[in-house]
Parts: sequence; structure tokens; C-alpha cells
Amino acid sequence: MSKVAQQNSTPAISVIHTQAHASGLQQVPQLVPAGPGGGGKAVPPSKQSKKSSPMDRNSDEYRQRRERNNMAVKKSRLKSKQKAQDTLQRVNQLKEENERLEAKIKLLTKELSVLKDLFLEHAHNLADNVQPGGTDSPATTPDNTGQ
Amino acid sequence: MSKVAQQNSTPAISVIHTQAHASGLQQVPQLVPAGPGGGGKAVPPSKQSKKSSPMDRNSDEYRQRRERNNMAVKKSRLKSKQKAQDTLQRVNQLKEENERLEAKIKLLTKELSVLKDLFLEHAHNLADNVQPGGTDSPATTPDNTGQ
DNA sequence: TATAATTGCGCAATGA
DNA sequence: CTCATTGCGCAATTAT
Repeated sequence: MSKVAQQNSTPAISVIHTQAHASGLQQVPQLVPAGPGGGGKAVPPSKQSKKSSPMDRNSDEYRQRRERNNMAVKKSRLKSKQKAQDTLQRVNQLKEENERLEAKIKLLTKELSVLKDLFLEHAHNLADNVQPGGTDSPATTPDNTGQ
Repeated sequence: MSKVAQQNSTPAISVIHTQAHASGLQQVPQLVPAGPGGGGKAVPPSKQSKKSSPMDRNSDEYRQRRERNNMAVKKSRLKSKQKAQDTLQRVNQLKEENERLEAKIKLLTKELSVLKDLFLEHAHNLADNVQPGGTDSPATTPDNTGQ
């Protein structure tokens, strides 16, 4: 449980990896040695291009992509949490409905029981007052003892 | 899903985050300077104590704590995922049971219906065999045994 | 006080 | 290529 009272890193982000770190350990990855365009030829639709380079962390491109990804991540995680919460809610909903259904079953069962009893009573009355050659079917006792 | 074979973590401390993490850079509130409170005098059990040093990332203590925390984080997340999965499973379970219950209700309802019909039939038979005028229920043959 | 558990966040690899 | 997911580590906070 946590109400979370974080008010720390708000704008910080930008300051974070602006470039070097206080620690001075900002080991900047070696830059691209010869670069792909060594000869000035850009290989348009093929491999062997921007990959294999450490890519400058200072690059504007880089920062931009990072920021975008960060947004995406945030979004995704939010969505994820939402979904989880929904699922949880669904559980409660189902539990409720479950109880409702069970109550209904109980009711129906009782009703059935009553009717059956009435039936039996009637059958007995008939048997007692009516002579053989009766009319209807007295032994219609559909029993249900399943599930 | 990703099988990703990251180069870090698992194996005990490697060359990875010896200092400047090639990857997980993070800002370091490297402040050590002037003590916080202008005075330096404060309540006994209060500020001004530990967090004064940047804490060497090289420190053995540091690395050890990091590793422990990483384990804890991993564990916690695993647990979290497990819980989520369980919840999802629960939903399915509940859904199944719900269907089962609904089926039962349907059955009971039908049974009830049948019994009621039988009752009605019976009532009609009685009505046919008895002189007209005897509507259904309320007609409890008023009569006059007296005269 | 120390330690473990959570949580927000950014990074990078990978999936779509 | 861009966006979405996901595993992972860091650090701050909270719970034990």
C-alpha cells in the first residue's frame, strides 16, 4: 500500500543525461570510426548502415527517439495497469452475478420442491378417493437428483 | 515476448556497471556540499546524517545493495505477474461456474414449467368432470349444505 | 538502523 | 520507420 507521494523527478529528466555525468564517467562510446558513408555512398535499401555504431547519446536524433520511447513506455504501462484493474473489477462483477445466480437457484429449487409436494399430496388424495381406472397419471414423479 | 540475452545482471557483478553504465545511466544527486539546514542544528532524530556522500558506485557496499535490490525487484515483479495471472484465471473460473449455474437455472425453470403445466391440466380435467360453473380456484363450491 | 518490497522511470531489444 | 511491449537496472519510498 502506498499513496505515493512522489514529487521528485518531475522535470529532472532533461537534466539527467544531458551529456556527461557528474561522476564524470560519461564514457562516451567511441564514435563511428569510418562511418558508413565512408565513400559518400549511401546504401539506400540495404543493411549495414546505422547499426553497429554506439550512436551518440548526445545526438539530437537519439534524444528525440528516447523521449518518444519513454512516452510510449509510459503509455503502455498505464494501459497495462488499466487492464489489470479492469480484470480485477470483472472478478468482482462475476462474483456478484454468481451469488445472484445461486440465490435464484435456491429459490427455484424451493419452488420446485413445493410444487412436487403438492403433486404428491394430490396424488394421494386421488388414490384415496378415486377408484382404480383413474384418469390421469399418478406416478409422474420426475425425480431429479443431479448436480 | 523476448528471449533477449542481455549481457548484464545474472552473473554476479561483471564488467557491466563498474562505473559508468554504458546503458543504465542515471542521474546522481551528487551533492555533498554545504550541509542542508542552514544551521546544522536540528532535532535529535532528524536529518543530517547519512546521505551526505555521493556514495561511490564502486563501493562494495553499493554494489552489494544494488544487487540485492535488483533481486528484490525481480522477485516483486514476478510475484506481481503471478498475481495478475491468477486473477485472470479466476475470471475464467468464475465465468465457467456462471455458465454452469445458468444452465442449472434453465433446467430448473423448465422443470417448474412442466410441473405447472401439469397442474393446469389437472385443473382443467377437474373442471371438465365437474359441472360447469366451477371456474378455477376461487370456486370452492359455495354450496348450501344447510337446506 | 538495516533490509526487503514497491514503484516510477529511463534504456534498449524486440515485436508489430 | 514509428509505436508498442517487455525485461532490466537504478533510486526513492515504504513496509517490516
